[in-house]
Amino acid sequence: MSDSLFKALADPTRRDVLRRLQRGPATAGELADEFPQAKATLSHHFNVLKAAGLVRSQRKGQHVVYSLNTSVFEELARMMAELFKPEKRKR
Amino acid sequence: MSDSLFKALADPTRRDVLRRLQRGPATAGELADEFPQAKATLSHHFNVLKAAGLVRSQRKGQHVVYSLNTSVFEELARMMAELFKPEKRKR
DNA sequence: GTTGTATTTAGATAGTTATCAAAATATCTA
DNA sequence: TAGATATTTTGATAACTATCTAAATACAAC
Repeated sequence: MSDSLFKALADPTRRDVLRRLQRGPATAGELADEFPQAKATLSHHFNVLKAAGLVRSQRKGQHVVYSLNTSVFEELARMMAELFKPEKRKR
Repeated sequence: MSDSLFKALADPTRRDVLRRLQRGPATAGELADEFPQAKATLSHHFNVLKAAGLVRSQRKGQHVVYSLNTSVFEELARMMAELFKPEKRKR
């Protein structure tokens, strides 16, 4: 669970998407137009961000609107805090 | 710069190494013994963590002692804060 | 200097990831 | 239903990453 979160944050394009979404929700197409990659590539990134719980999507007619999952702030804070506490976790 | 940081955190073994180092500094060998992977593999991970500024290393005779770079806490906090502020960055 | 221990580097490989173009799916409008 | 637009999925590929073994380097003790 934390793994998908960290992995999602590891790509600079995905971090840019998150920053963009701070300005407000946007459709897949609007988002994709702001990046040099193909739409299909962005769609892939959206999936990764969604799987990590960082964004939400909602279909609105022909469009799919993406928005930040705001509860992720707390989640991330918790994650970071745990990362820098002595190990509990076993793998 | 932030990229190497996020990339470094993306691997679960490296996150475990960081958690282990919270208990205190350890030599490369001591650390490697706590993980199932080969020593060479751990050495690689140490390099990634060092490049990201997350750990420091110091040779002590035959041993190399690794320790957390404590200033990374603030760094990380700043990074996270910036990640969740509207874009400034251009790529 | 040689031997032994600790660590890193080099070379190879399998698995993963980012990417694209093309095909498929979804929805709207006429 | 057909055509247009928006988005995702598929299939392929190149780049990257984690991993290993073996070789190389660093240091200490003899």
